Amino acid sequence: MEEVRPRDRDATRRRILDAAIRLFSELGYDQVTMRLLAAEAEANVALINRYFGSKRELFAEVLEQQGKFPGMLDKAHDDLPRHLAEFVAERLFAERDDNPVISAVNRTGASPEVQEILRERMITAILDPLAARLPGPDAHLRATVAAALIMGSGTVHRLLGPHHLEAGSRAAVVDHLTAVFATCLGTPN
Amino acid sequence: MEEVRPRDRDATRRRILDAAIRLFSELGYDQVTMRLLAAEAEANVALINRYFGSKRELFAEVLEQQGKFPGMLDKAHDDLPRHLAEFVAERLFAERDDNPVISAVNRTGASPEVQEILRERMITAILDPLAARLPGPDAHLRATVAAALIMGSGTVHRLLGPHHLEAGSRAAVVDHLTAVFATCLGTPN
DNA sequence: GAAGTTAGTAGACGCTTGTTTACATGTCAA
DNA sequence: TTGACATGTAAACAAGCGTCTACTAACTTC
Repeated sequence: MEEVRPRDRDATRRRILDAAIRLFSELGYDQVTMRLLAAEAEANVALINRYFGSKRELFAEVLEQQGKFPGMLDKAHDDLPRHLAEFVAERLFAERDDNPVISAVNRTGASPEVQEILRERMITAILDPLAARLPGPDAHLRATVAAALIMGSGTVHRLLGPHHLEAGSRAAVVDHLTAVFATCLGTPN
Repeated sequence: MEEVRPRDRDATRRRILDAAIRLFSELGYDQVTMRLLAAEAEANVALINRYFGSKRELFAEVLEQQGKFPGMLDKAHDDLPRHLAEFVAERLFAERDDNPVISAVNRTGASPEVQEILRERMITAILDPLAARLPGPDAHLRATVAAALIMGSGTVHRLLGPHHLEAGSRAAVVDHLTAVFATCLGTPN
C-alpha cells in the first residue's frame, strides 16, 4: 500500500524548492528548519544540501527566482499610485501573505547570514524597478519612501493579522492608500 | 587587581535590564542569547532567569518599560506630520536604531513565542496613541497607514543602512515625509 | 560568634539546530 | 549479467540553545 515514488532528480529538486517557497514565505528564514522543510517536500534532509548546498543558498535561490516586484515592470500602468494601493490593500486583507520577497523580508529577523541576501533582493526587486518608473532627480528618495510603506504594511499585516481593519472598508483603504502613494511618488502621473 | 563588586540585587537586576534593552534593540529577540546577555551585563546566566523568570518575560519587560511612542502624547504638537517626519528621518540617518520598540519589532523574526508581545506593544505604544490624536471616524485606518510607514522606514534602515540616502538630502527627506504624513493623517491640522 | 537567609557561581541537562558521513537501492551502459 | 554511477536513506556529528540544580560565599539577625 506504500506509494513508491520513481527516482527523479529534477522532480525532487522541484518539490524541495516549492516547499521552500511556501515555508520561507509563511515562517521566515529562522523558523524554517531543514527537517520541517524535508517533511514538507517529502524528501530526505540530506537531499536539500545535496541539491542546494546549504539552507542559506536555498533561501537565496528562492528569493532570486521570484524576480521583480510583481506588476512593476510587466505592463506600463497609467495609474501607478492606485496600482500600488491595490497591491498593498490586497495583502493587508489577505489571509496569508503570498508574496515571497516581502513576506520573507518581514518575517526574517536580523540573522547576519541572510541579511546581505535580503538587502540585495530589496534593492533589485523593489527599489530599483520602482525608482526606474519615477521621473525627476529625487526618484530614489521617493521610491525609498514608497518601499518603506509597502514593507511596513507587511509588518502591520504580520503583527495585527488580516482582520485588523474592517473587511467592509476595503474600498476606503484603497482610496486612502492611493492618495498617500500619489503624494509619495510625486506627480500623480 | 580583580575588581570586586558588592552584592547588590537591584544593581544587578538593573545591569541585566540595561543590557537587554541595548541588545534586543540592536539584534532582535532571536539573535540575543542568554549567555551573550549575561556577558554584556557582567552577570551570571542563572541570575537572568532568577530575576526575570525567562528570556521571554525579560523581553516583555524591556518593551513594556519603554512606554508610549516617543513624543506622541507628551506635548501637543501643532504640526504632527512634521513631527513624525523628523522622527522618521532621524532614525533613517542614525548610525544605529535607538528606539527599542520599533527596532525590536523590525529585527525580531516570526518567533511565535514573542509575537503576542510585539503585537500588544505595536498597538498600545504606537497605533493607539497615534489614532487618539486623529479626528474623524477613520482615524484607525489613517493611524494604521502611518504606523506602516514608520515601521517600514525601520525596515529600510535595517536592510540598507544609514547611508542609503545621501547625507546632505536630509532636509529634502523631512519635507517629503512631511507631505506624505500630511496626506496620510488627513487634515494637515 | 553561630545560624539562617540571600546573592552569585559553575556546570550539567535535555533538546534542537545545520551539516555530514556511511550505507542501501534503483538505473543504465557495456 | 555485471559493473558504475546516480539517487535516496538513516544515523550521527558538533555546536548552540534556554533552563535548572547543586553549590559557594557573603550579609543579617539573634
